[in-house]
Amino acid sequence: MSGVDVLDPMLSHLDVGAVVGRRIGDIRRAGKRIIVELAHAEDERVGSYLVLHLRMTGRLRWVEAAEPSPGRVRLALDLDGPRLLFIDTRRLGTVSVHDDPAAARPTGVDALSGELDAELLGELIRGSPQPIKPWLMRQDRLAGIGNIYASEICHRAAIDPRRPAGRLDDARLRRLVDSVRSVLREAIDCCGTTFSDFQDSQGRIGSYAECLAVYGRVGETCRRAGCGGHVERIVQDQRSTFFCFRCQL
DNA sequence: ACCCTCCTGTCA
DNA sequence: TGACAGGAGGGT
Repeated sequence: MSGVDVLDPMLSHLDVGAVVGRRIGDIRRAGKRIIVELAHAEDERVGSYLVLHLRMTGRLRWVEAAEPSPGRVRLALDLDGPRLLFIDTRRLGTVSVHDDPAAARPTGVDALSGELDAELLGELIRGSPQPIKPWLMRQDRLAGIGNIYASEICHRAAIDPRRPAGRLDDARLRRLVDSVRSVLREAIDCCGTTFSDFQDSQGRIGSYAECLAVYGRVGETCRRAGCGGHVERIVQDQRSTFFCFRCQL
């Protein structure tokens, strides 16, 4: 990393010295976090971790170094040639540096982890009286699912989002694991869900909005074959939940 | 479970 | 002008 511009005073806590001059190693995702591994030039074995969280409106964008920056750039990382911009209208996104890899990662099991099966999900969920939809958004238990996909997953699994998480039977548990995987997989293949802000680092718009079965579709006929119900909106933990009363039980 | 905060933009 | 928005952290 040849240079770092902290353009937003909200990010002034960032230790630029821990970042500049470091060689970039792996870049990976864990839950909703983007983790950039930084090696020290003097000792490649010692590293630190730059952690980005896009929250609601954050996005990354590759640009040529000479290109004028678009608005709302909060942070610019200069590589040797290209620049990586962190753009974020609502400024709720976060950037931090950690020495400890464990501290860089979310505590919950990644929702797309190969380890996640009905048995593990059952263990994570056991005893929780919390309704399943808000439970799915608990990053400390299962990392990576947000408000859109939590509703979509419950619909695909035909589970009432209000049902207590700890009391799902085996059939529901299996449908839930399958739905977690397939909804997230498809959404990633579609480059995410763009309502207004989101673009990937190449500037591509997500197309999963067209695939949404319930999210934001109040009053529409349920898309499940033969159901005929209608999508309703309720509020759980101050967040909108969309579901079909007819087929989600 | 509820309430609030952070921040900015859009829409009714 | 107020409600709401993809998130998360805090307090009660």
